[in-house]
Amino acid sequence: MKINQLAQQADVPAKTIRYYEEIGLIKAPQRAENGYRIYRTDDVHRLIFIRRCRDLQISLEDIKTLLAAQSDNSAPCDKVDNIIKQQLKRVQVAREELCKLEQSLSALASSCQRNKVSECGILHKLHSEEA
Amino acid sequence: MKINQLAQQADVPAKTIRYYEEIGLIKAPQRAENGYRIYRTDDVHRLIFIRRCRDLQISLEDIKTLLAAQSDNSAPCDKVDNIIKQQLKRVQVAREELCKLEQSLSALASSCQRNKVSECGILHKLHSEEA
DNA sequence: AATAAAGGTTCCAGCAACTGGAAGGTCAAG
DNA sequence: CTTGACCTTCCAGTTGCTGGAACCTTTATT
Repeated sequence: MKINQLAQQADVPAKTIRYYEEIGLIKAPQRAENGYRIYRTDDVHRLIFIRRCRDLQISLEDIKTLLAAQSDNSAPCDKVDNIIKQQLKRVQVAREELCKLEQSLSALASSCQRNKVSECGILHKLHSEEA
Repeated sequence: MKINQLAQQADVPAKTIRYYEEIGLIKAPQRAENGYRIYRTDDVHRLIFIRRCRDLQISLEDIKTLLAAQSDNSAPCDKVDNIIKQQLKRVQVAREELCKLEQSLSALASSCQRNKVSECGILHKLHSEEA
């Protein structure tokens, strides 16, 4: 299978696949005589796994760890567990941050009644202490 | 006032101030004879404004627009209004995304009962269709 | 006065995770 | 036989900084 087929099946741009290879996230595949990369069905699964992790905004570094954990089947899964828990923490914190942001911004958005910048409540609030 | 004083008063690293100057977000200040940047009280206010906007995760591009709007006092504040509304939208979308992420991750986090990778529910779910 | 520490300056590199584009080789179809 | 799609490599750019080297100036201490 050539790179674009893999790309299509895993729903990951070909460019990104080459990038993943470059940074060592996936191993370099065999090459055809013309130099084209040749992939196996196995690679589709691995790449889909990676895409799912990326959908969950797990960093490439952490994905590397997850992949490594999988290649050693008898290893304890503390690492896997920790990564997911960490991610959950990160996402929770980020969501809380965004909630605060949302409040600030919606307060700002409702504060512009005039139509001249000099009288604009938004800019006034952004300049005042409490914004 | 020298750059580190400005940095302290506005709570923005000196390095970042130079960067803002470089990309044209703030204008180049006067220089002392020794080449040091000399800032005025005015600059403190502008920089605090910028920091507040960054706290709200408004992009430097948009902050540029907000600053430009302010320098033309008689301009209508549609632009300001639009930027804030856009930001609000962006933040709302991002928060919703994070809520979904949080659900997925917390489902994953609770799915590991065994202590071998080969039996790890987390990895199984990440490999299965629905993850 | 000599020297050390603190604070300036410039420029270059790197982070994450790609993405775009140039320049060129290969392959199937009309 | 040429057009167009697909492959290759390599280089550059994105966002918003941040770290560090190499160097100069000012201030404090011995």
